Amino acid sequence: MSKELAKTYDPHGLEDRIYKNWLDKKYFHAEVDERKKPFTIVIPPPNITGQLHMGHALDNTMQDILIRFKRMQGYNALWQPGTDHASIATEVKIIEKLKEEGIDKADLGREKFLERAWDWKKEYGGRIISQLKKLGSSCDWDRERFTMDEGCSKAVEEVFVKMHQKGYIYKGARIINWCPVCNTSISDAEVEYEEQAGHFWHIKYPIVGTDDALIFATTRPETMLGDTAVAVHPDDERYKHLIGKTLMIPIVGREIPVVADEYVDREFGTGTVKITPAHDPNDFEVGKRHGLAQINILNDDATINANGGKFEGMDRYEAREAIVKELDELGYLVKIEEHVHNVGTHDRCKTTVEPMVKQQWFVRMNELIQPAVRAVKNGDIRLVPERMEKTYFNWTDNIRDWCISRQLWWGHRIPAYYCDKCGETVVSKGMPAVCPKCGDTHFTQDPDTLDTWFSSALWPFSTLGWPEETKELKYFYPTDVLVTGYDIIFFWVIRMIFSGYEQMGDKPFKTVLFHGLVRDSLGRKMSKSLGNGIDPLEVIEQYGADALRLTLITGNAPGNDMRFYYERVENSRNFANKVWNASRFILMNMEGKEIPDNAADNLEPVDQWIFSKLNTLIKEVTDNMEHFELGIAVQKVYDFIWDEFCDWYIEMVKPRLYNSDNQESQNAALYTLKTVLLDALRLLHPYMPFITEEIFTTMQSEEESIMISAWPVWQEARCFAKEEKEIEVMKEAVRGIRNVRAEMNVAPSKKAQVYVVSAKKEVRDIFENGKLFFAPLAYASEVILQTDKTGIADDAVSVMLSDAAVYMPFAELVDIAQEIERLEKEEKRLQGEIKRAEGMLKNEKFLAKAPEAKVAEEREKLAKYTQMLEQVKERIGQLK
RNA sequence: GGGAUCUUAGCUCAGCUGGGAGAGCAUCUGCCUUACAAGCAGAGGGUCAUAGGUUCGAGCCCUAUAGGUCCCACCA
Repeated sequence: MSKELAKTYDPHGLEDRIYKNWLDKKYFHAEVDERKKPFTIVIPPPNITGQLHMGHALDNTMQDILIRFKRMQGYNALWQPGTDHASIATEVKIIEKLKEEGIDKADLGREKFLERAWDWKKEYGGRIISQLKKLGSSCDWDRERFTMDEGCSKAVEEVFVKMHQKGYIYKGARIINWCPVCNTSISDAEVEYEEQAGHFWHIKYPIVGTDDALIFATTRPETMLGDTAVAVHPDDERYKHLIGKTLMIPIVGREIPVVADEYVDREFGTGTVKITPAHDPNDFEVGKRHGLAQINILNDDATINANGGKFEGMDRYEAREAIVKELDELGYLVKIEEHVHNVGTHDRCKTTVEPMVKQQWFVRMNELIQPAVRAVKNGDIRLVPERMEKTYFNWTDNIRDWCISRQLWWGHRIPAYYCDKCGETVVSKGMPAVCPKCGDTHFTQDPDTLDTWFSSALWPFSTLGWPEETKELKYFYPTDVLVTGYDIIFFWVIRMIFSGYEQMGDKPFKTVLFHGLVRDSLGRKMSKSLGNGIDPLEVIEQYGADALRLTLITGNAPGNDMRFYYERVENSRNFANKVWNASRFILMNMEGKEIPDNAADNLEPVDQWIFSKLNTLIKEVTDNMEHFELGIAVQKVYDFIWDEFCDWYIEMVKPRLYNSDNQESQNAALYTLKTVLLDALRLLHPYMPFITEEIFTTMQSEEESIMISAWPVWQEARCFAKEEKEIEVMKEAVRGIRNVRAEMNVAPSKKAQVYVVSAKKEVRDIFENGKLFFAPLAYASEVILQTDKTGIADDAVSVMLSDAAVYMPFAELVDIAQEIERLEKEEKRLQGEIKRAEGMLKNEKFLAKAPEAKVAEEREKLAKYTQMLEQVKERIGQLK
């Protein structure tokens, strides 16, 4: 068997080759299997317009880690993939493209437009999928879905009709947010508030029948065209006498009443508020309470309509200027103040949204949201990190009805039909046959489509076949974990939860694992306009997907933002190289050798030590991963492989590998190297799937892939507490010796005799047993074990351990004064340690209240340091 | 206005349920030691924002303060 790894680690080619093999072998595919426990994750469907960015890379790496981990643990792991049609985003893209060709959307017509959209989807919709594959994502691609495919569309229709029947969906004229650029209504969640410097215009309206006027302040004077009242607080002594009086709107000439409403804040501004029910959500409510008329003054493109009289046709900002100018000229403008206020903008296009009263479809939320609130409260659904619950409840406690209709073409068309004859509204699956009211048979479907999030809310069950009662649905639902960014908790997470309870009668997932944003190295959001985005595909190209994945997971806690540094990717790549070379070393040494079955029977203390370490690692890493502490888990694997395994164990067994005289010892070493490495690779595999697979398959032929091999488990047989402790003593000695030599500038080439002095036989035995590796690590020309200091040169340099001392006669090199100084430093340190331990142990409360183990630990330390101090003191005395 | 969160080594961040402060990068000193210079060995560097409190014991829990970041609300 002469399998080999390439001389240097190079992810190029390797990753694509391995991924293709996984696909060919169908490892990602999951079928319903009642004998196995399912573990399911549904992917947050990326937009078909999207390109893979760092957020995707992080999100999908986390999902892949969890799914690979569970798959190896023996679960029937399904990672359900798919894409989202992204109504506005896609529609905007297509309009842009049409524009380039000189085509106007309206001229093209709905059907032709949709044809173009589907063409576009065919051409670009798969791009993000192939990018996810580059990352190593082990999604079940045979089950790939799309929010507008037949099944998902059917689910949308089903839900709409059902919820309409139950009264959860209704149509009504309500105040909504209108984007004049995208030409559609949007939901509250899509409005982003932005602080802007504006003005506070103080304006007066004459009181009819008097020479007086009422002064108020506004940030949007143009809306006076739609004013139907001015409100004051009912208890405001300043204005009480005016309640019920009539005002005259200058320029417009309309008479409006002064109404009393508690909504008015007496402390703010003038304590009076102009009321424009058609263009302000609060005014809308006031208007309803007082039966005020709603006068819509805006066209869909935010120009003034016919209700604006002579201002008709002007843009909203033009009209503002014109009106202010005219008010000023007529003497109705009292003053202008500078005023900073928040302006609602559309999150996609950043246009200032315009509140308008329009006929739209809504989802009534009050009742629907209740099961979603309970689920998180009683722990049926867990949010990780827990603090996300605050954000969650903040939204559910202040829930408002959800505007779901959009004046767009790309999306699920609303299944509402209007009778051509009598106008009756019929909501049904498919075009109705007869009008229930007038019996006519001709209908026109509502032109609007649904909010993109309406279909994504159904994603956890629509992808599994709902509304059909598929076996997948029964088996894989509810799913286990949802991994997503905290930024879409309102858009998506909450809506999936209430949809799951409403449609399925059960939660859509058990846990939501949130991650933060990936920022640039200066902590800024990566964005197109800043041009500071780092393309994950470029990073993969340069360093490999494994390095990128490790970088994104290391040193990051759930829900926290992180900064992206190339230095960190380099470090990850270096780690990959380390793993690669260690494996190459082991393979080289295994070359042409068969490890006999009984090799495990002849383990030496060092072998037992590393097995014991590995055992602990397995337990801890598994535990961390079960608790979604991915960053902590991988850090432990990293430390184990680099520090313990490479820097210590491999160095300690080298002499055995190079010495063929003792076959038994060599075989035990080879067995340990291979077994520990393979287990460590398994633990690392979810994080770095490609390199671990390459090494795994090269190293042994019994199993065909690491991704379907079993996750390591803690074993009683691998517990070697005694040996673990013993080897740590030797490491202590080696570290001490290296330290002293470095401090004294002893050249590495200069070997010295190393005396290990201990009165205890078992200590001498450890060193005797480990002489073979201890000597080279300690730069020893010879290791001499003694019970006392007989025959050791007086000026030998010493390292004090507990129960042992190490002496190195350097002859001409040693400066006695310097050596005394060094020992005195050590003496001081030990005295400090002893003082600390004694302090604790003298404290009766500590003895009474601290756990026994802790007290015992401190006693042990005290004994150890006391002994070391004695040796150091004695040595100083001797040298002096 | 409400809420969340952060403040730990020069930089970026870990530190899981309270029990002697860690990593990567950077800096300094030795090493091309037959897996790896993308490496090895060693070193320096922290009043864990500040002030109180709880506790035998606090980076971790509680309170207050200061500064930063974010979310929600929106007073016209």
